[in-house]
Formats: sequence, structure tokens, C-alpha cells
Amino acid sequence: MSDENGLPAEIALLWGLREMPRRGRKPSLTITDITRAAIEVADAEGLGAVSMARVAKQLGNSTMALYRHVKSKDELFQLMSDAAVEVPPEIPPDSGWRAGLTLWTHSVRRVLSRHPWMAQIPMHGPPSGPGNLAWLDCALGTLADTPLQEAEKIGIVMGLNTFVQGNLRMSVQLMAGFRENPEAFGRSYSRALKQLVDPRLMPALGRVVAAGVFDYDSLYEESDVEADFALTLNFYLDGVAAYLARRS
Amino acid sequence: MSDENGLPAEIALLWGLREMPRRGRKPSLTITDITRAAIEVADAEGLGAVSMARVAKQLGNSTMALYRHVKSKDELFQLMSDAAVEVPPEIPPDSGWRAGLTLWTHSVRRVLSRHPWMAQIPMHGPPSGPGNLAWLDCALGTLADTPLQEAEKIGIVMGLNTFVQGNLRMSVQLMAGFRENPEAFGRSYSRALKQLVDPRLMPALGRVVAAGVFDYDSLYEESDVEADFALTLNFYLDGVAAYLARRS
DNA sequence: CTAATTAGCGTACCTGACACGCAGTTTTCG
DNA sequence: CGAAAACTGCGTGTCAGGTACGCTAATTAG
Repeated sequence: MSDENGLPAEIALLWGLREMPRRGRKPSLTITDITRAAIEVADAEGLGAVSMARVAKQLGNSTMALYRHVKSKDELFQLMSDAAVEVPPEIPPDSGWRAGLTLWTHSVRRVLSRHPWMAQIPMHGPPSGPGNLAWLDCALGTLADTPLQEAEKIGIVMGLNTFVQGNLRMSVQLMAGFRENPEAFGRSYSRALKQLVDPRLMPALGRVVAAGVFDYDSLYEESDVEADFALTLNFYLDGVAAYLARRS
Repeated sequence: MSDENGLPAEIALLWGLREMPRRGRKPSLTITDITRAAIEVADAEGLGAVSMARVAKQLGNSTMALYRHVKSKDELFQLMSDAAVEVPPEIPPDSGWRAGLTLWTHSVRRVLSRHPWMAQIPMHGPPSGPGNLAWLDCALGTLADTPLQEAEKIGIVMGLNTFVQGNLRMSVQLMAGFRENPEAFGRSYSRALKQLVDPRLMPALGRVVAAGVFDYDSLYEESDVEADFALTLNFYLDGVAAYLARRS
């Protein structure tokens, strides 16, 4: 269950703190290698392509060799998502909390656009790995100069994180859906809505449809998605600003 | 590809508008039955338990019979998530947009707490089923009395939806993680952070840890999660309010 | 040098999605 | 009215993927 350090096993794993056995054959594979190979596969072919066999092939090993280093595929996923976040951005100390959180958010966005599969990996607990905790620290740092309680800072940052992750997850899903079936985002969608939405039953939606809001060749324009993201992000940050103002 | 109605096949399916074949054996199974059975299984045993075989057993049919009605498991998932949303709330017409959206949000929350598995089903396109569109209409209706453009309303509502879904998804994941390994949310977590977080490398996080923010027997208290949700929801709504104020 | 310990791996099992084709049913048409 | 056509339910089979188990070889402690 727990390391000699007193750490829970899965946390020790993420931090690379499992004690190395002194006797026995020397490992030719490391957890780092396995994690890196898995990330390569996920980057190149998507998370769906990450099977134990595929990762092993990437390394030139056999499938079952991996199980000497990771207890399960899910454990490998956790390792991947802590490793792939890389390093949080350097935030200029005097930039103010809002600019800081905005920069932080866009950095998250950049990481997730490099590794879209990260949005699909489920979290089983609070952030525990060195990568995720470094990002958490980075976000908290932007609030250092505010008069907030530490617990409030955590609430705000976790809320922001959930928000950003949720947004990106949705983007990734829709992007995948778009690649698979672009038609579902185009004229045939707006035509279907015009046909199916009865203005008597759904008046508000009927107005939107009638206004031609969906009449585009593709509802999935990168720039639109980004603009919507920026808009809603600013809603959240405005709320934080109001909260701060209320508190001083 | 498309129905005689000119509708894309997957949309026609969601609306139950596939034309019934005139000749041939009468079906003893309906899509509705299959969907209902699948929802029963998911409610009772989680989405992971929903296999074609399990759903078929629920119905007393053979596995392969389902494929006469559903093209793939994923298609069944889409049917499930449109059916399980049920009916959106009645929002009193004079309640104002903020109260309306708050009520809407809590209704979403209630639906998802009845069917937690919904948060795990990936979306492949814009909302297309009768259930989801009814909810969309309901949310849009709350903004009817505002001077917003229709496109802005959609942006605000979709943003809110993404936000709520993201929050609930995270809750569901953590809830599952908690059931499986409560220890990861308790004292051993805060002890691990105290040990691993070096205040020189992660000063902001170090302060939070030192302040004892994580020193609880369980970080996953229902009431806390709900409070955090309400807090961040209000951030978003404050932002919408500010946007509205700016626009008048 | 021997026993203990550990890494890599081949084999095997199980679960689950789904392709295919047969058999029985219902409707249409000659 | 009878045969052909259309369609449903289903048994069988295939393939992919996770992972338990146990063997073998390497390495080190005693």
C-alpha cells in the first residue's frame, strides 16, 4: 500500500520515488521510457491506439514486460497525464492576477492542443503528481498578492481548471466528431433544425434558428471556438474580479 | 446517409423518424425498449457495465438482435444520452435571466445526479436530439428578455452548458475515485503533500499546504463540492451580468 | 557457490464489439 | 393464391485488447 517513505503507492510512483530493489536482474526498461513511448503513441495515433501491445512494440519489448513496471493500463494513463503537462509557464511577478490567470489558461490550452488525448483521461483523485502540482502552484502564485484566504484561492483555481478542462474536452470531442463526419456541423445540421424545431414548442430555439445562427458551412471554425472560449473565460474571470472587489 | 425526410440518418434516429419498413417481419424490439434497458443498466451498474450482451440480457433477447436497431454501441450511447435527459424544467416566465439560468443549472445537476454515467458519454456533434434541444431551448428562453443577439445567447448558454458538464464530469470521476480508494482523499494525501511540496520550488502551493487547507479526513464532502460548484457558477453568471450591463 | 529476488516474456483466458449468414415472418406482386 | 422480396431474431465465429500465471535467466546477498 505505501512506500517506506510513508507515501501512498500511486503518489510515489508519479514522483519516481519507489525504492529500487538491490538484488535481482537489472531492469532494461524504465517507467520513464514506458511513459514516453505511450505519449508518443497517443500523440501520433490518439489515445485509442494506446494499447499495452502497441506501447510495447514502440519500445521493442513484449507486452507483458510492461506489467513489471505498471500495475495496469490505467496506472500508465496517470503517468502519461502527469508527464505530458511538462513545465508550467513563467509568470512575470508583477503582472497581476488576471493577466496571470489568463496566461496560465492559455498555457493549459497550448499543452492540451499538443496532447489532445489528455482531456480523455479520467482523474481518480486530487492532483498528486509533480507536473500537475507544479501547474497548481503556478496558478496559485498569480493570486499571491490578493487578500484571499488560501482555501479561497484553491477554490478559484480548481474552478478555473475544471472550467478550462471542460472546455477543451468538449473542443477535442467535437474536433474528433468533425473529422469523422464534417457534415454534422454544416448546412445539413441547420436544415435539420429548421425542419425539426417547432417554434411553438421551442420558441427561444426557434428564434435562434430563424435568425440564421447555424447557417454556416461549418460550425466548427477554429477561430469561433477560440473566441467563444475567450468570452466564457472572461465571464469567469469577471466573476472572480467581482468577488475580489466585494471582499476588499 | 439520409432519410426520405432529408434528415441526416443519426438525427432521424434520435427523433424516431426513420420510416418503418412496410414488408417483412414485425419487430418485437423497439429502439425505445433498447434505450430504456440500456439506461436501466447504466443507472444500476454504471456505464462500464453497459455491454451489448448485458443490455440484451436485460431485454431477454440475444446480443445480435440489438444490431438490427442500432448500428453500433456508440449509437446506443447517443440514444441513451438524449433519452435520459427527460424534460427540462418549467421556468416561471418573470423570474429574470439569472434566476432562470440558476434553476436550469440545478436541474441539469439533478438529471446528472440521477444518471451520472451521462457525463462519460462523448459528444460527436452539436446538440441534435429532441431532449438536448429542448434543454437548449429552455436555457435560451431565460435570455429572451435581454437585448442580446441570438448568437450571443447561444454562446452564453453553450458556455454555461460546457461549464456545468465539466464540473459534473469532474465530480463524477472523483466520486468514483473516492469510492474505489477513499484514502487518496484523506489524511494520507495531505501528509504526502506536506512531504513532497518544497516551499522553495512551489511557494504558493506550499502556503496552501501549510495553511492546512487539505487537512481533512475527506476532501470529498458532498456539501463542499456543492458549495464550490455554486461559487464558480456564480462567477460565470456574474460575468454574464457584467456583459449585459456593458451592453445596455 | 547457492539461494533469494527480480525482469522479460510466452501462453492462455476472458470479455466485448461486431461481421456474416441462416431461418422464420410478413407483405407485395404476378 | 403462391412465390419472391423484405425484414427480424439469432447462433456462430472472429478479432482485439487487458491481464493472470508461471517459466527462465540475470543478479546479488550471504
